[in-house]
Amino acid sequence: MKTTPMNDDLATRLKEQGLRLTPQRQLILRAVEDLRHATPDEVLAHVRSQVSSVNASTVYRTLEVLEELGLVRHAHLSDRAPTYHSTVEHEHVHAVCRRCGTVRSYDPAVVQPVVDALAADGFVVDVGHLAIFGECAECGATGT
Amino acid sequence: MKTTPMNDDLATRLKEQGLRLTPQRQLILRAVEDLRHATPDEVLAHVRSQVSSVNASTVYRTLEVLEELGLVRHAHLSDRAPTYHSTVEHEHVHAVCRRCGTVRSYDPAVVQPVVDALAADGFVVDVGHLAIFGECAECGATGT
DNA sequence: TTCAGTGCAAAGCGTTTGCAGGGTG
DNA sequence: CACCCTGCAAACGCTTTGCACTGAA
Repeated sequence: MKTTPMNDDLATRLKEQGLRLTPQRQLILRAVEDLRHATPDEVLAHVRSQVSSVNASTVYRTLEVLEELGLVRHAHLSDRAPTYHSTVEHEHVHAVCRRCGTVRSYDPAVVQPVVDALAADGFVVDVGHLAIFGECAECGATGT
Repeated sequence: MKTTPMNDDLATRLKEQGLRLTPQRQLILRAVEDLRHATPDEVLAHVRSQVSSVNASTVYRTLEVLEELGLVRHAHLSDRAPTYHSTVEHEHVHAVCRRCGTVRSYDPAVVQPVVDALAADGFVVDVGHLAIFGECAECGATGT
C-alpha cells in the first residue's frame, strides 16, 4: 500500500484514538478523495473496482470513523443518500439544482452574511454541511 | 367535516386539477397545520388520534399532492424523515441545532445576501427548503 | 496475544408500488 | 357510473446491527 500525505494523516489520527490502520480504511479514504463528491454506494463501487470483496457495512462504518477523525465530511445533496467529500479540499457550500441535479461549489464567503446574522443569536453555522437547493441558470433559462 | 378557509382553498385547488376532495386529504392538511413542523409519521399519528384506520401510504401520497398544490412544503431538518409545514404561515428559513435538535425559524431576509449572490450566477434559491445546521447558543455555551 | 475491524446475513426504518375494492363528483 | 382515491401488503433503497472470524499492533 502506497504512502501519501493523507495516508500519514490517517495513520496518525487513528493511532491517537487507539484505532487501527487497515487496507479498507485507506482505500475508502482514497476513494472519497478521488470521487470528490460521492455517496456510500459510489464509494463502495469505486473501492470494489480496485479490490474485490469489500463490504457495504464496512464502508458505512469507515465513513463514520473518517468523519469523526475530521478527514471527510458529508452533506445532503439529494433526498436519498448523503454525499461525502474529503476535508483536504477547501471548505465549500453546495448549490444543487433540483431540476438537473447539478452541484455547484461556492466559496463560504457567499454565506458569510448569514453566518454573521445567526451568530448574533449565538447560533454557529456548520458551513460545510450547507446545501442550498434551487434552480440553476440553464434550467431556469429553458423555461418551465 | 367543518369548513375553514384553508379547506376552501383545498377544495378549489383540487377541483382545478380534476382531483377529489376526501376526508383524508382534509384531515392530513389540518394535521400539518396543527403540528406546524411534522414528519409523515407524526402526521399519521395525529390523524389517527382523530380517526382510526388511515394508512401510511395515503399520508405519503397526500403530502405529495398537497405539496404539488402548493398548500404544504417540506424541508430536511434531520438525517431521517422530511418535515412538512403549511404554506399558510410565512415562508421561513430553518436553523437546526445538531446537538439538541431544536429548530428555529428565521425570516427569509436573513439569507437575502446569499440569494442575491447566487442570483448573479443565474441560480434561483429555494428559500423555503433551506435548512441551516449548526449549534445553538445554549448548546454552545454549555461547552463541548 | 489481544481486541479492533471485517464480512455476512438479517433486521430496521422510511418510503413506494400494485392491486382490488370503495366513494367522490 | 366513471375513475380517482384508499387500504393493504409486499417490495424497495439505504443503513444499522449481531455475531463469529480475522488480522493489526
